[in-house]
Amino acid sequence: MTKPSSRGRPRQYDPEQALDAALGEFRRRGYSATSLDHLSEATKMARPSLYAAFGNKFDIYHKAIGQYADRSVARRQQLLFAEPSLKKGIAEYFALIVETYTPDEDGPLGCAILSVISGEAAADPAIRAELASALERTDTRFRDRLDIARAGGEIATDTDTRAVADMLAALQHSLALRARAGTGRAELNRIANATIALIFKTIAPGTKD
Amino acid sequence: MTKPSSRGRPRQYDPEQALDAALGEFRRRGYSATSLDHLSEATKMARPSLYAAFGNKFDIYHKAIGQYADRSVARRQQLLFAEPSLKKGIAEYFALIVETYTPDEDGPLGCAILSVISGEAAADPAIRAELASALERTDTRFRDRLDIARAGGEIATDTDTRAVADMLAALQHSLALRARAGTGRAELNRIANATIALIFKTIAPGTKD
DNA sequence: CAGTTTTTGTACTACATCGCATAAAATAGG
DNA sequence: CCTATTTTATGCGATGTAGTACAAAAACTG
Repeated sequence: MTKPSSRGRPRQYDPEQALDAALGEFRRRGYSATSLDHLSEATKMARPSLYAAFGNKFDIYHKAIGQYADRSVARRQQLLFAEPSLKKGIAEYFALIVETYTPDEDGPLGCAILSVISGEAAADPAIRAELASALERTDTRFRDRLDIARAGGEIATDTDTRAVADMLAALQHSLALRARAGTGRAELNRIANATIALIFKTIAPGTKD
Repeated sequence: MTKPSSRGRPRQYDPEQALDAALGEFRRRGYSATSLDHLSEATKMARPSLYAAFGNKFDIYHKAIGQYADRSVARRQQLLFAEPSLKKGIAEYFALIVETYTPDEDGPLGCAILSVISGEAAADPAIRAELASALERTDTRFRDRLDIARAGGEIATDTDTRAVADMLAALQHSLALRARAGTGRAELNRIANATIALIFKTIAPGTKD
């Protein structure tokens, strides 16, 4: 697919750029509401080229969010684990989340996965699997980070890391939904910071309960 | 629309039942993926009858979730405010939420509003308004209930009710999304209970910080 | 330069979908 | 029994959509 075959007519499109454009359409219109004509126009590729390059609509979406995951998501994850302080790491993580979910002008975007395919998840098993997979990745990410913090004594030793991870995931899900509803960056940051503050009140290491 | 005109051919459908059937289609398929033919088949009404009775697709959806709000949502709200104990009220509220979001057999449903129109909210201002309105109703509901509890001394007087309300809303958003991804009733209840427990740890009246 | 390979662009088929026009059916009133 | 009124049922036209067939175009290879 992306093999740089030296023979034949050179492709006039950049696969990565095309997938970015496709993801933009999905984020703006939603999954079902995005037609192959929309994708064709956005990528400046004719429909046959789209099929040849990526496959059908689901394949395109799948590959687009795959690339999205390899970039934005991996960057967030790295941020979360690279920062030694859990509190700082989480704060930075969610600051980046809010930035990713709220564009400057193009209108409300939300999350390219959570906000886009929720509607179709019930009917289409492949899409549901995609959504479930994204949810599980987020859960695991938070839990792993919390386990590290607990092992390092940064949070209380009796912390239920799974429950706290669920709350952090819920915050992310809520931010995605609110961004989709048009809530602005300032308000999203307020919600994120207030929630994080409350959570850390609960898991502070000194607090005996 | 629902005026019982005594003249003319009697209608063979029950408007409430038809809207219920329509909402079922939307919940299963998502908004964009649901066509008027689907709705026509589910309601057993011919398309012209659908138009005459409810209007276009958005009107049908709007009226369907209006009826849904008048029933399920109002029932949840009543439950939350009728129960004197905040903790019990919230527990019962979310137990009902989980029950509503997870069907027995028909596959994952999620929330008729949050899970269904998130995808289309970015592109369609009317749908975005619908989503924003639903979010705000939930926020206000939780905040009002928390304010009552704070006034009654049930939770700490310095509680940031807005922040706690945001967390409860986030829990609801997260449950809707997870239900949509296929998470079962037991796991959703576990998440809800664990999160509620953590939140109440934070707002307990005795806790000095 | 001729042949091969890959991409591109046009066109086509088949079908879904929306919204409405129009006639038939079913009831109440006179 | 006839008329007015309202709902139902059939069907039409225009457009959107998915997926593919086919030939032209543009590069490399020998």
